[in-house]
This record gives sequence, C-alpha cells and structure tokens, in this order.
Amino acid sequence: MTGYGQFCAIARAHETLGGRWTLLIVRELLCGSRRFNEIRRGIPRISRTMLAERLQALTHLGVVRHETGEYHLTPAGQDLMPLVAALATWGQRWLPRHAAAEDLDLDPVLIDMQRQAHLDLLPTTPAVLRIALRGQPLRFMLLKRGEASVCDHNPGFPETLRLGGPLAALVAWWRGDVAFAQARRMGLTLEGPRPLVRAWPGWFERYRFAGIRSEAA
Amino acid sequence: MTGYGQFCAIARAHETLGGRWTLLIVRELLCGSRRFNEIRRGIPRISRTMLAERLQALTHLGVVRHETGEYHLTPAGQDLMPLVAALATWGQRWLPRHAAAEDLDLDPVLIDMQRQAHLDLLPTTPAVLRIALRGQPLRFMLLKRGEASVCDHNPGFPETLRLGGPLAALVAWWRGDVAFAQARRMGLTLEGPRPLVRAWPGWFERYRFAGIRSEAA
DNA sequence: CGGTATCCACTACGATACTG
DNA sequence: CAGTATCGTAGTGGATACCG
Repeated sequence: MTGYGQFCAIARAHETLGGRWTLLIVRELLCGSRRFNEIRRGIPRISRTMLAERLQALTHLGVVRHETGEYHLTPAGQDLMPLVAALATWGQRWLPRHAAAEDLDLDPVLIDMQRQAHLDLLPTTPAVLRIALRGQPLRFMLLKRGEASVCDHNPGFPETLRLGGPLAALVAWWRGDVAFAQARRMGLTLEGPRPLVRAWPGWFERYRFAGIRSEAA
Repeated sequence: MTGYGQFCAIARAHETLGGRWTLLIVRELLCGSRRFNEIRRGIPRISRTMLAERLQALTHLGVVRHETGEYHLTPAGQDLMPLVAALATWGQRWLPRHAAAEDLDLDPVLIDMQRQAHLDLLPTTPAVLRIALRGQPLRFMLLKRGEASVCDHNPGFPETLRLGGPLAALVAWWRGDVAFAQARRMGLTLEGPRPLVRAWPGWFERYRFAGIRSEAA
C-alpha cells in the first residue's frame, strides 16, 4: 500500500513532492543553480544516483525542464516558491536554534554566503578569506567588487582574512540567531586588517530567512 | 546518514515534518479532529501503531499537546496552516485532476462533506442519504437543520435520497474539477424527491480548495 | 563533467496480537 | 476506545563501479 487513498490535494502534493531531497533540489533551482554538479554542491550528501533520479521525476512531473545540459524550473516549479518559503518560515520560527548546529556541512553555508554577498559593497582590491573551521575542509572565498566566489584552493591572491572556530558559531550568525559580536563570543575568529574585519559582516545580506523571529520555547 | 547536513530551515523543517502521514495528521487536527480514532477516520490507511508514533513525535516537537484523551495543536501547530495551505494550493493548481481518482477511500470524502455542510441550509425535516458508490462500503449521511453526520448504518429515518455511481465522479465535483451536472454525466446518480435532489449540491460548501483553478497542462 | 547499472543493507512500515 | 509490543518484509536509498 503506497498511496494515501485521499482525494485531498495536500496528500496528493505530499506524495509528489514529499520525498527525501526533492524540495532541497527545488530550493537549489529556485536559488539559481542550473547544472548537475552545481546543484550537488549545495546538497553535498545526496548521491549522484539519487539526484539524477529525483531530477528525472521532477521533469516528468512538469516541474523541471532539462535542455542543453541545464535544469530549469517550469512555471509549476517556480510556483513552489510559496511552499518552500512557508516551510522555511515555520522552521525558523519554531525549531530550536541551538541544536542542529551539530553535524552540518560547510559548503552549503558558503554557497549561500556567496549568493547573498552585496557585490557592490565588496572592496575594490580583491580580498581572499581563508576559511579553516574546526573539523571542516579548508576553503577560500574571493571577495572583490562585483564578484564573490568559493574555492578549494587559494585563487592566487594574498590571504588578507582568516576565519576560524566552530562552524556552529558561523551558522548561528548567518541564520540570524545571534549578532556577529556574539558569534565571536561563541568562538568564531576573524583575523586580518582592522578595517576589513570590521567591514566584513556588512558585506553580506545574511540568510534569506534570518529576519524571522524565533518563537520556540 | 540520516540528516541533510544543512543549516537551512527548509531542510530542518522537512526533516521534522516531511515524514509519511505527518502532515495529514496535522491537517486532521487543523480541521478540528481531536480523538485518536476520529483522526484515524480521516486517514483510514494509517495503522494505529504509526498514528500513535507520529502523535508522540509531534508532541515531543511541541506541535501537539495531549490532555484528557484529546489531541490539540499548540500555537506552533496552528502556525502550520500556511504550510498546509501552500501544499494544497500548489497541488490543486498543478497536479493532474483526472488521474488520482483511482484508488481513493470514500470515508475521507464524506468526512470533508460533513465538515463543509451549510448546517443552516439543511432541511428542517431530517433527510437520510444512502451512499452506495461502486466498489465502496455502504454509508449513510443524516442531513437536518443544524446537523450533518455520517454513519455505517441507517440512523433510523427513511432513506429520502440515494447516491450512486463511481466515487471518481463525486470527487471530481467535490474537488472543484467539474460542476455537479457534469459529475452526473460522469455517472454519478442522485435519486429522490425532485426538490431535494435539486437542492442537495447547494447544501455543501465544496472542498476548501475547490476554487483554485487548475493550471496543469 | 554528467550521468547509469548493479548490488546490498537497513529501516520504515504494516500486520498481528496483546493490554488497560 | 486507545493504545503498546513484537516481528517479518518490501522498498528505499547509499556505495561502488562503470560509460559516453
């Protein structure tokens, strides 16, 4: 017995979209990812098999279109934005903030930061941020006027800034749980020239849903 | 590997609420069900074990409160309404209407009809509707001013109306896919005194999301 | 890079029986 | 009525290896 046997659109939509990974893939596409491995970078724990399967299912459903190696949302897919936003809003509002900071991957955070950088506020002289968070892989972020990008290796410029400490502290700030100063009190370290360090948090518009107040007991 | 490893509230909310059955249980509670078996009547295919488990999980999450044998939504639970509505809206708009009429259970439809009856439009002299749809269990609906209820056996009044034909036709009307006249062309039959038959469809405010236009190709 | 094919482990789920 | 306990299975999804 696989179906719910219900006429109601809630059940039918859940049968269709409720599978593991599915809505995360939609989120990646809503955020602008287009290529197979680009999507994967935002969802590191999904297997290639699974991603391929889900993308095919979404294509058959009419949510995704696949042409010239790129995946795009159809109108039906774009219309999933309210649903995804409702999920995020509820989660920000009611899920406990402190927990869940365990067992997180770094890359999705960095990709989100890259997406949310104020490109026009970045410094004109390129700055490279070395990101060495406890227990996480080493990463670099290039920040210069008009461009923000993440790489595994230093792109060639001098490392002007160094970020260290626990990922949980970075996430707490990014997600809107605490101010940057408090994230530093949680162990996050940002080192480099004083003016750049002071300016750095302002270079980013935090997580899209960072503004939603927590109501969790 | 069970988690998504994502900081994002979408993933966290989905880990929490995305399991099979969970949102259907929330829907039942949002619609006003309170007792264990009352919830089950709206979700006939869930096992008792599963329902008990899910309710416990929801209680631990702070979405449901259990006292004096009744289940209630907490504020966090009531705040799931926008999410459930977004799911239903997307489903009504984009999922194919024709299909999915196979393999449906009758009872959830009848319960929804009972909930959506205009109690003040029902006739003052009680009318019993005998519901004998092809391949479905026999049911009765008592309709009288101020009360609508569903039972497995005739509650004692004469059967003034008889409903027959395929469940798919009833559902198509209820869900807003077709007008009542067209449902009859799909094989739905309603027999009884002419004035009651004519009035009957007007006694109900159809499915909550019946008004949402389908955009499906 | 962008997938597909195959295999295996696990666990989520349903059926059944039992309790207060 | 309102559950809990136990157990067997079907199906999901991850790992691995392989293609174009």
